Amino acid sequence: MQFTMSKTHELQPALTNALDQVLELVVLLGDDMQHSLAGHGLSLPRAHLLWLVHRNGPQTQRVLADALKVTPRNVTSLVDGLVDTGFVTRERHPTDRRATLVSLTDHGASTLAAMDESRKDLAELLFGDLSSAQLKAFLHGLNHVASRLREGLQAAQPTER
Amino acid sequence: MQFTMSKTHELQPALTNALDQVLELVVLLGDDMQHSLAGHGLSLPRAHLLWLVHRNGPQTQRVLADALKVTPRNVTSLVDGLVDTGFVTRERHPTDRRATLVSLTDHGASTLAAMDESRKDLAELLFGDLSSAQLKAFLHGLNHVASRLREGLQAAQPTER
DNA sequence: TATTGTTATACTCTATAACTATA
DNA sequence: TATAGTTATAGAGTATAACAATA
Repeated sequence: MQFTMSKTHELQPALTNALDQVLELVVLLGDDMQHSLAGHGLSLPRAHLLWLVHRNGPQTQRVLADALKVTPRNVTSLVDGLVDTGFVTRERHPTDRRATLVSLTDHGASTLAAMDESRKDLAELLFGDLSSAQLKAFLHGLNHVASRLREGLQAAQPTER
Repeated sequence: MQFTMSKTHELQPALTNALDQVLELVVLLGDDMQHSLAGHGLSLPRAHLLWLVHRNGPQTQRVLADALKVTPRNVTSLVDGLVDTGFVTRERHPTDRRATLVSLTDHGASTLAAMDESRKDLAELLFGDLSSAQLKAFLHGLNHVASRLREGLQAAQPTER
């Protein structure tokens, strides 16, 4: 039987190495997304907004600002860009004349459909030839890490509102 | 015995769901890094440059531009900001009078040391209570995904130079 | 001639503050 | 009085193009 030592110190190099590998994946995925979106004429912030309109239907800029956690002024700029490039339109709100509803154009909808196909292809490429058991083990680790991270962020940013 | 169906279609929802979980982790880690860096008065681009100087020692802006894959003009801006906030200095190149060497200040070095400690703490938080087998399985999946992603990016960006 | 880093200019994303129109 | 979205202004990060000093 071997004597015990605090795992904290003993295995630290393996843990920081694991973190480095996760961070490398973050960089790779970021590059991939940016490259893929650029092919559609979109940036990450604009795609994020577009995706919200896709998921939740026509909605006001105020709602989008809250969901994106940016200022209303920022949403004005993003929507301006998406209108100029033909992805969305501003429509009158049926009851509130202060508000505008951001809606998808046909081009916006078809772009999102194409992006959804790309997402499926990417998932197939990344996970397609992992065995069911391997995938399950990977997702277990992933969920563990994500949970811990959420706790850490929550602790750092006390009681948001 | 059940009849077989193409895994591609049968398990697609599980795969895209896995991708979504990875993407969520990317977002969480990005938020965590940005928050942590802000506490030191740094942004992601500036921290990246700082880390290169930490790892490779004093180096020219040209070398930094290549490593960061941004334009030399951009490096001028980043270094300006890091000089103003006291993380680095511009020194004369010993033999090439066109070039400047970017070097860490004491403040820059001590900040990097603190960030390194934070990185260890984060690794401990994220992976510390995974069993050795769980960690191994997670890293296996991670490496698999990263490899596939590198292949995909390489295919998308043909023969860089 | 080629290279290093800069000035000049511009675009995107982000923020705050003040303002208009409406609720 | 409060809310939705805008104009006005500013700063960081990114890019190209033209230029100065040096190799």
